[in-house]
Amino acid sequence: MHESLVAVNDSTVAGLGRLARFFGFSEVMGRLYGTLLLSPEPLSLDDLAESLRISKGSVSMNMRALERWGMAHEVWMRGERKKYYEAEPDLWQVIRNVLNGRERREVQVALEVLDESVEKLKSAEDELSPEEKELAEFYLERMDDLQAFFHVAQMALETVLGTESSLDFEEITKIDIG
Amino acid sequence: MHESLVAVNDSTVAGLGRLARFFGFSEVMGRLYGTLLLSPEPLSLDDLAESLRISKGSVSMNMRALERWGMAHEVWMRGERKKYYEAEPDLWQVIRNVLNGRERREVQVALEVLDESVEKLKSAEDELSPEEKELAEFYLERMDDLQAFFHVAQMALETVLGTESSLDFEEITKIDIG
DNA sequence: CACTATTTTTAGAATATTTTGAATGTAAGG
DNA sequence: CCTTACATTCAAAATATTCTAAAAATAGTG
Repeated sequence: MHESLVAVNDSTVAGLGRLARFFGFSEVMGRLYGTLLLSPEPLSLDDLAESLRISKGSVSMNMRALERWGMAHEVWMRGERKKYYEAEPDLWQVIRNVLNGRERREVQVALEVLDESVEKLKSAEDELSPEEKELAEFYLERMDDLQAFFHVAQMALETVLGTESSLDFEEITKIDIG
Repeated sequence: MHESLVAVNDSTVAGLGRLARFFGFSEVMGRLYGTLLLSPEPLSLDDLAESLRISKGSVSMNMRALERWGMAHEVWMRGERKKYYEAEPDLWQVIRNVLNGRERREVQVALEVLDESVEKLKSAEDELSPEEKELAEFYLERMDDLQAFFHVAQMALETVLGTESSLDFEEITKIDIG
């Protein structure tokens, strides 16, 4: 294979490995995704293990994770016993899968915890000493800031998630962070 | 201290620890930030070590990291030898610091690498066999997708970074991901 | 300038994560 | 069914990360 093709493959696989790490996935997941993305044909577990020089066990586990996140899909090859995979090529679909399955829940939980905290502070007010009351006031201000923050994050998320494969950035840029 | 205040402090510190992890920082950084955020007074390294039950060495290192990221600031206390810190309370300022110092560079590098890849593939065209040529075509399509993706990411970043402390979400929602 | 309170660095210990290869499980083909 | 070609699981080993406590460095004070 020509040097240029190898070089481009290498840097792309490495770059997607970095990106995966950045998004809190294992580097191997990103590299598997990259390998599949640059393959015109679906690849088997053995193909992938050979290409990335890692054990088949690792490939199996990481491919299953990729599948769960909708980053890769199994492909049936006629007359073949092996499992074959191909990458989900729509990067925005991938992003939406991840945001929907992970960030959304995180933000949801954060907002719930903040609500509870505010509730707790308000209903305990009577039992507090003057100093404690002052601190509770301070806490409430900070809870407010955090709530505002997560609220904007939630709006941004819902906006991205609410778009079809072709997200119009006009939608995103209308959230008031103030 | 009243149970409710302790509970709110605990869950907030834990939550910000989670958030820090999510953003690729150490959990301790997030917990330090949370502790400072919920303290009306600046805290010393010893205060923080005691509050989080971790070694002073760890506090020192992590606080320096927080400072580098503009998530906390040193505060001079008259008549005190110790260093005191307080949290940067503007979460959007924190986000901008991080995006500006990290994501921005990442996206920049990614786009440069992609440019190089496209260049490499185009200039190697003459030397390629017919099969290789076909693969190069395929690679170019994928590079295109990746470029489009990072380009949108770049626009979104620049939009957030270009806002003052009060980001108008209208700005964000105008980027065309198509 | 030496003393002391404090922070920073660091090397090693403790912990957590990832990787691997062998054992086990599963299903297609005969 | 039995065999075989594969995929998956798992426990041990390798690696990476984080934490600590003690040593080194720094800076404020008399």
